[in-house]
Amino acid sequence: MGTKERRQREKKDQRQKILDAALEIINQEGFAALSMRKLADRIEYCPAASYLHFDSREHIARELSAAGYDPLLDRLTAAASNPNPIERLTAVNQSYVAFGLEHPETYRLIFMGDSGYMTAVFAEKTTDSPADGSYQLLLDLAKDLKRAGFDLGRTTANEFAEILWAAMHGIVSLKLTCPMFPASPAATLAKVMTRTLINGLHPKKPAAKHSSRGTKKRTSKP
Amino acid sequence: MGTKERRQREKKDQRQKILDAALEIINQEGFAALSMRKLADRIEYCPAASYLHFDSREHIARELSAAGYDPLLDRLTAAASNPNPIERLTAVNQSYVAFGLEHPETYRLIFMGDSGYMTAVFAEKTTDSPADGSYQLLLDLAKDLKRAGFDLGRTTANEFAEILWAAMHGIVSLKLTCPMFPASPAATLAKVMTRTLINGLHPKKPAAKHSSRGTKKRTSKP
DNA sequence: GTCTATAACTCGATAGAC
DNA sequence: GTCTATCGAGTTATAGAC
Repeated sequence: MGTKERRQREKKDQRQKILDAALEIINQEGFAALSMRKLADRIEYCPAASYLHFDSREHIARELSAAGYDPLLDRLTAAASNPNPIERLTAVNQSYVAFGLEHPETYRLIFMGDSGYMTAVFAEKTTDSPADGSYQLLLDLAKDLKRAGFDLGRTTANEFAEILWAAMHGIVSLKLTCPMFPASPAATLAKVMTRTLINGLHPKKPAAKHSSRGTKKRTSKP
Repeated sequence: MGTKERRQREKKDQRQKILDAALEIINQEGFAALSMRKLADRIEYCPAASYLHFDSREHIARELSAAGYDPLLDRLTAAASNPNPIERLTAVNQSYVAFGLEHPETYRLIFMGDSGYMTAVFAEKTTDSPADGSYQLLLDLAKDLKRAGFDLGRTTANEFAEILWAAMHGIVSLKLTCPMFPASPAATLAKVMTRTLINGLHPKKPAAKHSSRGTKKRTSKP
């Protein structure tokens, strides 16, 4: 009596096959080139077959977009092992930029799409989503910097995490749109940007207050 | 014998009419909605009429994109009157972000388009183009900061101008793609970003000259 | 020279035969 | 469940009437 289960598994496989083929097309020819017909050709089914698994082309794109966050989070998480917040931030930023340049079509789909896939992802899932996970990673970094004695000044941890993301996104998206404008390599820009932003945070003053507590040495810094 | 001139003028008018209508459609419905049919409808001509003035839809988009740089440069120039480089940078950055949010479709067309309009604009014109003008404005700012006694450290003026652009572009493009992710308003992010980047530059030390050189304590900073 | 009509193609999505 | 046939609408581009 395993026919039902087999059918279900086959259906799931089929669905995944569609997603794989769609991602392949997108990576090879860009999102605009993704058509139901081309998709059908690639998986050797008729054009209508995909509609059995997805309501529309948009739904396929949406799912691919959501799935794209996972490898990004993996990449950032792998880079976030260093306990030193400065070094960790540098590594995370480099990884973010590298990911974007290595997977341009995925990045475009997620973060530069016209339709609000990103909006949907950030709105639907309140927590524990890879999208939110990546943000939390930055937020934790901001908080750790604060704990390590860096003064955010009037800037909140949330704001700092947001400008970090915006800054890296700016580098990646500018490079993807126009490879030649920012003449410097993306990795260089990421490094300079990170360094400058970190420099923008000042170690808390030795607190002339009641004690000399907090005479952080901070000899090695960026 | 002014017929020739009249015809020429009419042709130019027609061309401009097409561009105006195209920009209107883009601003109202987005770039994706710009079709030759819709364009023809709007100017009350047949779909093929536009091909007399432009080789293809792409060429229309390219021209609109190039034209979009002008108002941006105007806006930035207007904000760059303050001789104080810090205040000028703050004003320029705010203006850049404001422009992007006020003209989302123009901004998308120029800086977030799939096709390399931006590449074309930056490549074709070597100098004196509005695109280059905007960059020069930022570059001048970087140099003025240096002149005013701010230490760029290992960062070149070009790199600094580039990360400025990337940072502001990141804020605008992120906001345009997903209005809700960076929870903070764009203007706030621009302010925080600018402040932090400026903080990342330190006023040159009072120049202890050749005397105590070498005893770099580097107490304050990174 | 300028515009109309239309060709020749693509697309997403659906209805219905098998 | 799968595929054929097709709809309706979109696109660029050309051939030819005015």
